[in-house]
Amino acid sequence: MPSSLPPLDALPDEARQSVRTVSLDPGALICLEGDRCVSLPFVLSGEARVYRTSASGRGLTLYRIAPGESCILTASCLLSGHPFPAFAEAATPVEAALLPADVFVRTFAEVPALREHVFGLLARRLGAVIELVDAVAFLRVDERLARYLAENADTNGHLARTHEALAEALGTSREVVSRTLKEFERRGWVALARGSVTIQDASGLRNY
Amino acid sequence: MPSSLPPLDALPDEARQSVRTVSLDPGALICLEGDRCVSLPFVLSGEARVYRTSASGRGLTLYRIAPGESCILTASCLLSGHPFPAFAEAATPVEAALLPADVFVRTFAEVPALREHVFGLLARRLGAVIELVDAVAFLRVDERLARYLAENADTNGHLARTHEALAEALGTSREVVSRTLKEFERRGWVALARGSVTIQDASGLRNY
DNA sequence: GAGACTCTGTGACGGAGGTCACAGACAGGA
DNA sequence: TCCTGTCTGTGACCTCCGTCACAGAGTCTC
Repeated sequence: MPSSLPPLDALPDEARQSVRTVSLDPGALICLEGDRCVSLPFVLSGEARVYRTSASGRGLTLYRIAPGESCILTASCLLSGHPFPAFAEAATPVEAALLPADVFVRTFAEVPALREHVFGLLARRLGAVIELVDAVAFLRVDERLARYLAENADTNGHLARTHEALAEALGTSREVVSRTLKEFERRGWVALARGSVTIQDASGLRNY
Repeated sequence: MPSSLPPLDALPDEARQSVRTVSLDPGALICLEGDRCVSLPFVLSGEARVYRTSASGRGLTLYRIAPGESCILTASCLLSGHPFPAFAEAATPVEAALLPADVFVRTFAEVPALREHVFGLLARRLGAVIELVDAVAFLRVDERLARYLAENADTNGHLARTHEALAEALGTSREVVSRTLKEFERRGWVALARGSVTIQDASGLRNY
């Protein structure tokens, strides 16, 4: 049980014994819309993506799950009995610890560290999703793309994503992303290459 | 202290003493964006509305707070220390019980009923806001308006709202609501009057 | 190098809906 | 009754962006 996560370490021994770890390849589906969740995943390494899809097949990322975090929608479903309202997939290779649903529900009330972990994450996600509503409702695609690049690039300004992947993140189409990025390139804000974007002028992008 | 709400009743006496009640007129602002919250409100009667606004002044309702519920964003802010990320106002005359911030933070860890109240509400709001993201991202305004009318009309199919108020709820403009309602009226789905909409053909509206 | 994919670039087109500018209907005082 | 403010209806216009249809460039494998 290589849990090594504070909320899991705080579990009583018997509960810790029930934790299993899994490895997922990029693109592997973790949860489908309508699923009954059977365990609460804690991401140990890699990153997972939770998204919705439209009737016409477009996707929109709700949030990403980083190492140390767990899927709060799953926790919410387990405690409320509702089915999972979105899709979750591995965005990179993912290692995750799985806490069985019944053990989670039983220990949730008893273990303060677990409760606080779930509660804190839930509050943060709510805030993030509210920001997302705001952006989708009030900002143009180019503004949202500029913001997305600025927030998701690494320290060198580099971001390894295809236009298709960026479109899925923003809930728009690939062509719109291609056009917009080309415009950003013309303005000298980014450099484009196959499968990646590199920010050249972060302030231009941010002040947009 | 006419609390009469389970989570408040469960508080230790000393904490219950600190609860005060307030009456608010419709339109009264409860929280502003960026506010530091000083107390956690529990709605006793009436309804409050939590919304965001765009740079151009359009509004978008995130959710409504019914009697027995409290403002979960406030709870989240109190526990995390973040400023309030939206606006809240009384949609009708509102009576609310106010639990001072310091008392809430202190008793939150100790009182299971309070914790469960907040947790359950937080989980439900997250689900509701995710549905909202989905609707804003993937549905047309007419579809969202049809859904809104069906979900918010009373048992007689009556809904007392101006077009302006409906536009604020959906995050669109008054003209668009007027045009769309007129089209619904032409199809025999609703009857329009100054300040109200009455559903005539609920199934037509729902199957849209 | 040939072929097969994947990824990107771009023009054309159309629909949804936001904005502006009014006009007229309704309601509540004074 | 008149006046004023609020609410609704509507046409014109324009922007954003989703979709379709390709073309061409990169990359990988055999």
